[in-house]
This record gives sequence, C-alpha cells and structure tokens, in this order.
Amino acid sequence: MFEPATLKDIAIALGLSTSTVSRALRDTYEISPKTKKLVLEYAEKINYRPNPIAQSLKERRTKSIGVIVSEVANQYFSQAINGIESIAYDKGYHVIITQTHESYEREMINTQHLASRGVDGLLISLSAETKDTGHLSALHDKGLPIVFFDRIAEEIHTHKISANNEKGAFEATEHLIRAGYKKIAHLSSSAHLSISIERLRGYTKALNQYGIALNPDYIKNCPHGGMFQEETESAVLELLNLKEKPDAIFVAGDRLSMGCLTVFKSLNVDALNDMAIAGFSNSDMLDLLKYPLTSVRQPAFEMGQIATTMLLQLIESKRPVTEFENKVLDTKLFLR
Amino acid sequence: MFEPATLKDIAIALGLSTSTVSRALRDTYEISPKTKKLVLEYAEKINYRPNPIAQSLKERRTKSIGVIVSEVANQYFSQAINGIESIAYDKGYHVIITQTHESYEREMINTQHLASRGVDGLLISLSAETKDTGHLSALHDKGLPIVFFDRIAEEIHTHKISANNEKGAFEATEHLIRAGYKKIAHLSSSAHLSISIERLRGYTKALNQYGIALNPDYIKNCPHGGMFQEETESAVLELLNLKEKPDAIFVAGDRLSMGCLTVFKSLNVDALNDMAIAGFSNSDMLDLLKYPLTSVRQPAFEMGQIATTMLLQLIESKRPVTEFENKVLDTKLFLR
DNA sequence: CTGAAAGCGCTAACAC
DNA sequence: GTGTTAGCGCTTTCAG
Repeated sequence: MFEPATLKDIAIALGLSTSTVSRALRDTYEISPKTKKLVLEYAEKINYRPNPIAQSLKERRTKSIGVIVSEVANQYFSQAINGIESIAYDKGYHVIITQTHESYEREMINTQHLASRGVDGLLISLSAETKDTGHLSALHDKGLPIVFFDRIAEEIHTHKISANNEKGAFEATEHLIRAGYKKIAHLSSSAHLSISIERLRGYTKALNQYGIALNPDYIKNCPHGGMFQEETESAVLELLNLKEKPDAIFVAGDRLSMGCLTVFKSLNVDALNDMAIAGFSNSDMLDLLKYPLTSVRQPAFEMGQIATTMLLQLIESKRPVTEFENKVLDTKLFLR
Repeated sequence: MFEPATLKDIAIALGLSTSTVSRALRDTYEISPKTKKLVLEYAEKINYRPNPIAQSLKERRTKSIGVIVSEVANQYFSQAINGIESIAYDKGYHVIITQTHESYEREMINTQHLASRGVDGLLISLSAETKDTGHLSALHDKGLPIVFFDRIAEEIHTHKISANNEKGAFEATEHLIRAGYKKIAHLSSSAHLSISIERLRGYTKALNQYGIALNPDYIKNCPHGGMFQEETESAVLELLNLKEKPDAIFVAGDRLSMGCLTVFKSLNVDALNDMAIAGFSNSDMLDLLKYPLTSVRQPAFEMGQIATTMLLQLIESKRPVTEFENKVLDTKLFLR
C-alpha cells in the first residue's frame, strides 16, 4: 500500500529534527536560510505532501466544506455547485457534495455525516420535506458555520442568500396576465419552503394588482418538489379536472416545470394549446423544447459564489460573527 | 467552537481508561457486560461520536472514496453518481465528487487533492483532454485502488466498467441507415477517448455492413467534448458547409447532442428537416424536445453501482487483487 | 537557530 | 477484564 513520505522521513534523511523540518516547510522566520533551502529542496525532490489528516487532527480544521442540495441533476444546483467550487478551490478548500433527494431523513443523515467528518462549514439548501431544522440549529449552536442558499431557514440566525423569488414570481405571473390569461393556476413545491412561500406571495401579488381573484383550488403543492413524477401528475390532473379549468400555470421550480410538461405531453396536444406555462427553471435546454416555456432564471452560479464567500468569511473570522447578511439577488425573465 | 465529547471525557466521567472505553464501544469480546453497558449508555446519553479524523490517522483509511467526472450537470454523470452513492452510503463510505470540466489540468489537480486527502479509492471517468494518465498510474502503482467507468484508460490494469459503446453506436447508425439516410456524419468528443474510439468503431461497422463508404470529412471531433459551444458550432458548420452535405448525424455524447440541436436551432428550420440526428444521451427531457432525437441511453445508475461495488471490493480485499474485470453493459436505443 | 517533548483522539500491543 | 503505553503525522510550546 501507498505509503507517502512523512516529516520524520525527511528529518532522518537530513539529520534534523521533525520540528525543524516542519518549521522550514512553512513558518520560516527563525530557520536559517541554508537549512530551509536544504529541507525545501529535499521535500521537493521526494515530492513530499503533508498529511492533511494529521494536520486536521492537530489544527482542528479540515479545510473542507460540506454542501447539501436536493440533487445535482437539477440545473439550478449544478450551476450553484460550480460557483461554490470556483471560490472554494481558489481558497484551498475542498468541497463535499451530498444530495437529499428531497428527503428530510437524508438531510439529517448527510448533515450528521458531514459534521462528524469535521467539515469546517456547511452550505445548505433545505429539502422539500424539511419542516424542522433542529438538526441544523444544534450544530449551529455548537459553533459550526452554516450558510443557507436558495431554500432558507428563517429561524436560524446566519448568512443567507436567495433569489428574489417574490419578484421573479410576480414577473412570471404578470407576463401570463398580460398575455391574456385570466385563470392562472400555481403549481409549487412543498408549502412550507421559503421559496414556495415567497413565490406564492409574488403570484398572489400579481393577481391582486391586476384585479384577478385568487382561487384556492388553483394552488397545488407537491410535497416532494416533484421528485416523484406521480406527485406532479396528480396535481396537474386535479387542475385539468376542475370545472373551471385554468388556462395557464405558473410553476415554481425546475423539476416541476419539466414534470408538468411531461404530463402535458402524455395527454392530448389540445390540452396544450390552451394551457400556457411559465415557471422557474435554470435549464439551458428550454429553447429546444416543443412547448414554449417562459422561464424565471436564478443567478445560480453567482449565488453559489456568494454563499461560499460568506461561509469562508465565517470560517476564517477570528472573532464570533454576530452581524448576518440576508442577500437577495434578482432573477431574470425569459419570454417564450 | 464546537467541541465534541472524546473517549477521554467518557473515561474520566466513568472512572475507566480510554482503552476500556474504546473497546467497550466496539470490540466487546473481552469486556465485562456491565462495563460495556455502562459505557454504551453513557455514550448514548452524551451523544458520543468517534472522531473520524483521529480514526483515519490511526487506521490509515478514511472511509471515503473520490469521484472524478467531467461535470455533474451531465445527466449521464448525475445518474451514475446516484448509483455510486447508493452503494457507498450503504457500506458506510463517504463520496467526494469533483469535476474536471473536461480539463486535463483540473483532472490532475483533483486527483492530487483527493489522494492527498487520503481517499481510500478513486472512481474516475477521464476528461476529454486527458491523453496521458501518468498521474493516475503513479497513484495506482503506489497502491491506491482505482476503478474506471465510462471513459477508460486501457493502459492501467484495474477494474473497468463501461457501456457497450460500439454496439450502441452501431445500432444508432443502423437506425439512421434504415430510415433511409445515406450521408451520415459523425460528431464526437476528443478522438483519443475510449468512448470515442469505440463509438467510431460502431459507426464504421454499421456503414460497412450496409455498404456505405466512409467519408473522412464526415467525422468531426470536439477536443473538449462540446464543453465550449463554439467548438460544437464550428464542427457542425463545417459539416453543413461541405459540398456533399450530410443528411444525418450520429452524435457521440450527451452534451454534444444538445449542443448540436442548439446550433440547428440558431440556423434556419429548413436545415433541420433534412438533417436527422441520433445520439448518445441520458437526458430525461428528450421527449419534450422540438426535434426528434433518437437516443442511445447508457445504464448510468447501474454503472455507478457496479463501479462502486468493484472499488469497495478492491479497497476491502485482504490480499492484493490481480484479476481484474472489464465489465461491459448494454445500452438501450430509443427511437424518436 | 534548532531539538526535545507534549498532545490532537483514537487503537492496539502488552502487561497485570 | 482492565489499565498502561506507545504511536499514527503533524504543530507548537519550551528549553537550550
């Protein structure tokens, strides 16, 4: 097996002590130039790398951050992850990605796992099932830095970054209204998620502003964010079977938007022609779709970058941070 | 900061030695039932978790595996990752995902990073740029278990799992031929990748078998697997500008298939009607596309599972493994 | 300027 | 059955 060189190997080879070698390799300001040179050259020659596990044990940090998302197959999240990596790697941090698949239980397991593996901080977007955030506040109270992105926990006092969901939802709904639709339904993820609440608010606001009455039957939630297609399917069918059938749907999520189109596809095409859709999506393929989908796009990459910058700031701060930011970024509407 | 309980804390609280506590918590067969019970209950009560960093340092293993893929946004890879996780988590292993974005340099950096962080093994699908696999064979020679999936390095002697690319390519090409197309081009990732070689072989074989001459001008490679849209665009334009314009394209990759459609979209629609496409893709959205794309789908989830099973077998094997498997799974053709 | 020694949390001979 | 001790690889007082 794979036995990398250690400090001790260098020390023995050079007739020095491990502490001298250790200092020569990093510290410097009290080591003679000649030993330093000697050590550095030898280390270079044998391609020495300090054992990060030993360093972690000693220094009580792992130079790694944990990320918890619903699923990497979701375009929004894969773009956010790219943003996260771009910052983290620059600063010498490793990124450990985990997926909840919208399950509360998985979220708890992943959280535990990451915490016990000693990540220095956590970047999380809550699962659709998550109502209770006790698993997170427990860790947060013990001092683990956490930053929320996209799907926020209001009750935990830390940095947060999200899209302007209300405004984005407003604009999408407004677009439908201006296009002449009056019976606009709303298909959303689980009702308690921050993004669902905000998007619902934007939808409601747009209806109000244009003098359209809110019809409670028009609002459908998918408790698993459409992770199971049956969920989306039955929600859409319920809408289609209403006596007063809606003529448009504002969909509050990437996976739901696709799920919704899939349901439409499986039905007759007529159902489509008089049913417009606008929805949140970060997919790059929307222009290639058979059905025009007006989309609200979040600045995912940038959100990932900002979340990571915030987290590293918490991690590397000398004194406890007490002022927290709640950053909100604008979405962009793409008409189709 | 976050200071979890240690063995010592338990030992002091219970008036035992750390070794007794350590044994009580795990070993057992020589600890008296009563102390065992005492320790277990107390540990449970204070919610004790062993420090994995210390365990790793001691036991020279981290119970984590590294994964290197091009990008998680690629459906094939996100599905494979789900397969990987499903096995790894079951066996108590943590999964660290990294992306190369098809860059050789990133691949080397990620490999180094994962190795130095002490992953117990590596699951890798080569980047499009990678020609030299010295960075991997160096680690492999030192004893790091590595399993290749999808994009294989022939020269490294270890377990490998891939799709039957040749057969998949053959079937897709054959489908185009039977549909009446005769001037079939081939758009592929970088020429040296195992998947490119195999898919080219399948394409060639189908042409041969149906008595169609191979036209070298019809074969275009994208050295970055279409990671940059310009690359795909210029390749497709070159095909379209040939005096003897092809009437169909067989595309050898997920990203390339989408890139190709995007180029088509940006051109006039007529270019589409007389240009059929068949290609490798694991996207779930193909049925929703404006353009019918006959697709070759790989059993991504299963491949991830098998690769992980193989890797864990290498990692946990008592004696050095010398017999290696080269598993090949069938693809599935979806006509559109 | 350099070395000896302690210790991070855990496991495993080796006593007794 | 349980305690003592050493040691994984590294950093960091504390002495010289």
